[in-house]
Amino acid sequence: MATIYEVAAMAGVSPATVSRVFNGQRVSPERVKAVREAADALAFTPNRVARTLRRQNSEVVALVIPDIENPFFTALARGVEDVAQAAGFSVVLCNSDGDHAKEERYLDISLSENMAGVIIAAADDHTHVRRLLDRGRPVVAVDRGPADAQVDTVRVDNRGGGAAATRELLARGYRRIACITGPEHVETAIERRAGWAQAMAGTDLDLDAYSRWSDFRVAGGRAAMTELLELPEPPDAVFVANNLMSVGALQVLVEQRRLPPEIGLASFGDLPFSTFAVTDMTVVHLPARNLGMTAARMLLDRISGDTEPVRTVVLSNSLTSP
Amino acid sequence: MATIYEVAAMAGVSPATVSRVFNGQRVSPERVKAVREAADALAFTPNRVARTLRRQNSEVVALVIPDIENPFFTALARGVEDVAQAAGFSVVLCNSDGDHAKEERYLDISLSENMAGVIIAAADDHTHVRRLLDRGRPVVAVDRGPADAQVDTVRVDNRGGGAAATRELLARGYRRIACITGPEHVETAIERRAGWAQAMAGTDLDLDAYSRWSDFRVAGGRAAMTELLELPEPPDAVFVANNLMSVGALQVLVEQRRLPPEIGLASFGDLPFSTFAVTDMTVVHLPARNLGMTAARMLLDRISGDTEPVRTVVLSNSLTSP
DNA sequence: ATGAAAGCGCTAACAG
DNA sequence: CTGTTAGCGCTTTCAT
Repeated sequence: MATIYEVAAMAGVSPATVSRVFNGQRVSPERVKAVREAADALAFTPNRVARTLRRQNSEVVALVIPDIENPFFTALARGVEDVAQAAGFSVVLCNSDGDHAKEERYLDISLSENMAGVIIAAADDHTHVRRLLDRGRPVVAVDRGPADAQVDTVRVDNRGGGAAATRELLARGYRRIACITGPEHVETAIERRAGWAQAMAGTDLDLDAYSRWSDFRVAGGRAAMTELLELPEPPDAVFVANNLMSVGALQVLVEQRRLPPEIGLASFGDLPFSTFAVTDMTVVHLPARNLGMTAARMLLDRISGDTEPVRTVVLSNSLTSP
Repeated sequence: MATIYEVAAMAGVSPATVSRVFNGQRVSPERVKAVREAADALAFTPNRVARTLRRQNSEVVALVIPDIENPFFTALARGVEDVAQAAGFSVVLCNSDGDHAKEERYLDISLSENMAGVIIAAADDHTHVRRLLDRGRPVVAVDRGPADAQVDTVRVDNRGGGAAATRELLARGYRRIACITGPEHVETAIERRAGWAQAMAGTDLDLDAYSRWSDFRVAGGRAAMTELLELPEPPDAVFVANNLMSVGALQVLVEQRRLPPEIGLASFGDLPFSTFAVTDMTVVHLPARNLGMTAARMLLDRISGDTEPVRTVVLSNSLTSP
């Protein structure tokens, strides 16, 4: 790996001039030419590690997500990537797997690698981003906000969406509407369930008996759906709080030949890669990619010195129903 | 951000001792204690940038994939991650989007960030990994091998799988078996198609008329399937060379109400997140996660100094059929 | 516009 | 076992 010293020697200039050429500062045309030629000849690539050490910040942002195998998060990641790339930033994607320890490890790394900022969909509401903020590293929470801190946030209306989907099931005549939601300490799981509970408040359904905390994954959706169908008085419909659990729930309904509309189904989030359109299904569509793009823009603003007060952006989600 | 100098001052030792404590070298118990206490008090985190600059290599590996929204690659990524994490390495995931320029940019970054190594599913067979290898950075190709270089590779038997799936369709009585494959310069697309062609060689089908080069994505599968069904003599079956295009093809078959077995379907790769099991479908199952784990192990071996000759590992894939 | 020189924070000889 | 010291490669004053 050639260094700026070698390039400088070959071009007959000082290292500082080489640095200036590569950073777009004023250098006389003939020297620029000499430097570029020498750099090409030596296949010189600036060493980003040295640059980062010197400048105290890199042009890399971290995106921490809880489940890289969930298409919702990969679409969100695409949104982040597209915006960041266009601004000359690279994105490193970190999969926390919903695990606190892994998440913390990645946050540590983002600090000790001097990354420019972090976009995080927190593993749960115990996530601490204070350490980053205190050291002046911009952080944007996306999809879910960590409870602990005042931090820029981009999310959808979870409670409203959950309530709307549930009301739609009610309007279609279902009465014993169950709820399958995510982990107990995840904001989206709590809020979406709260929306369901709010919509069901007028009825006499035993909310605890007809709701399940699960894991936002296919297997969890399967298990919860199976359990609910085994109740003495099974639900006649179910509100499922994310895309993957809806896949699991639907698998069970297919296997038991109790497809919608026999059992009503409302999903918070689109079914990924669906082939057979489930006609009698209510869906809250989420702007996954747009969440990512918006979060990235906010982060880039902060990185370039924006010091406005903390803000929360709530993107709207649309509902479709048969 | 505290530095080792501040920790050293507070603990009453030299910076070297602090470094030694954090790198597990021999230091007397009392000094270890003093250093740890000072470090805690100052919330000291070692600066990885400085460490990397000094050591000339980091404990980060890059994983470059062509489509982060394809569940096959995210499963592969999980495999890489699990193995790498266990060995104390972090993985940064880079999405090349099948785009040469982006891919090259990430490879440059991996070099200039002094990353320990790279695992790459190449955008296409023009990808150059020589530059990395020449500079002593280990590289492992996964899923697809760049044509240019002698490089460790982990893949499946694409041609064999394609041939087996096609033969299975033949055995089930289909005759005009079409093929939908990926981009023309991608090894997996070429080889899977070659397997199909090999199996069809004994028949009198016009192979060019009944095959389509596409893009390994849902939309491409849809378009190709639609086109094929509009032929004067439409195929009675189709071999689809990846999971996402199979989703697209199946969507078209569902919409046109010509589901298997009316039109035979064989897919190279499982349908992601399927709810309705397509009963009359032939599937070549791929060990996505295992590909990632194997590639990661090979890379870690190389990083720790393994200098054996270049090797290729071919993982087996299994076929299921009604 | 250009060069000299001082670090960014850490690690690895080398001495002791 | 411990401290001193010289860089890793780059950027950025400060002079010129």
